[in-house]
Amino acid sequence: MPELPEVEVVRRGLAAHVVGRRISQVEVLHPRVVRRHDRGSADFVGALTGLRLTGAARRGKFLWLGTDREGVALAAHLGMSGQFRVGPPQDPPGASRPGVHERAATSRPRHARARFGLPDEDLWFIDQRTFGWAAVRPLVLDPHDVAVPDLVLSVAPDPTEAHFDLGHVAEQMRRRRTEIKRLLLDQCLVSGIGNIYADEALWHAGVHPQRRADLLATRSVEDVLEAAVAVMAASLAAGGTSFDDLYVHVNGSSGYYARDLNVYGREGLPCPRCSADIVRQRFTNRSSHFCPACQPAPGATD
DNA sequence: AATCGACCCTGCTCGC
DNA sequence: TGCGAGCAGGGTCGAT
Repeated sequence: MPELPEVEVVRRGLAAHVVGRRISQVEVLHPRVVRRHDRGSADFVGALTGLRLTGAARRGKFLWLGTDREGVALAAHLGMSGQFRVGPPQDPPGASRPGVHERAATSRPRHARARFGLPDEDLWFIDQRTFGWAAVRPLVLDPHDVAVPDLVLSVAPDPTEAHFDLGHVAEQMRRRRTEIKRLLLDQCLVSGIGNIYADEALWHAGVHPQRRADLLATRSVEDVLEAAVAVMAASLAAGGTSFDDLYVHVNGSSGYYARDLNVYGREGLPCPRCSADIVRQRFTNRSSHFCPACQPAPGATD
């Protein structure tokens, strides 16, 4: 669900609402949420209780909160439907929006998977589809000497990072004999891009999602990456993309970028550039959206 | 090593 | 009204 801009909105929310606070209580409400924590729910609770949160960081779609215990972070990924929400302890988030986030009889938000008790409010991890997770992980130095959770070592820098090298990423992509869209979604090459922004970037650059990267000009691959950077920056400026209440800011508000999408979710509607009908095509259990006129399919010659 | 499909979940919408 | 199929913004794993 959330891609880089949406996760960055969440990171900023966490920085504003929970950094500086001490965790007084931790409750794991669904065992699956801690599956990337090495030693189970009880250890997760024990490892976090009493720690003070010192910072909120992000690489691509991976989030982490630094702690006052040297070299230890609370790492998290939102998966397809994860949310962090803050609210008063006795009045969980969603309580004031009946019908949107129904409260269970136990007075916690629907799909709540973990609760972190802070001095003046609760931080909830809410996740309908349970693809998201939270884990206490050691911080290690990456090749650029940035401290990241060990699980994030395999994740490439995202375009908002100082050492992100677009030309280098383009060169790596051009060495791969696979579809450009698949590479855009490969978090080991460049992180933060998901299905929405991949489709939007390819449309902006006029490149068909099934074109093989090794058969594209370096310039075309760079065009696609530059478009991805621009689209995500524009989305972030608009507060992120949101179609529904599955993606929201830590305070429950949502972004407005959906109105600016050109192809994603617009099957059968006219291409904003040439008016041809937008096509949706199955792509590894997902969909690709593109304009068949602006983004010509790879032909027999390429 | 690189590539690709299957799989992990819940809930909603659509067509029959 | 009921029910199955298909779909959803994610990553990971194993087989080739």
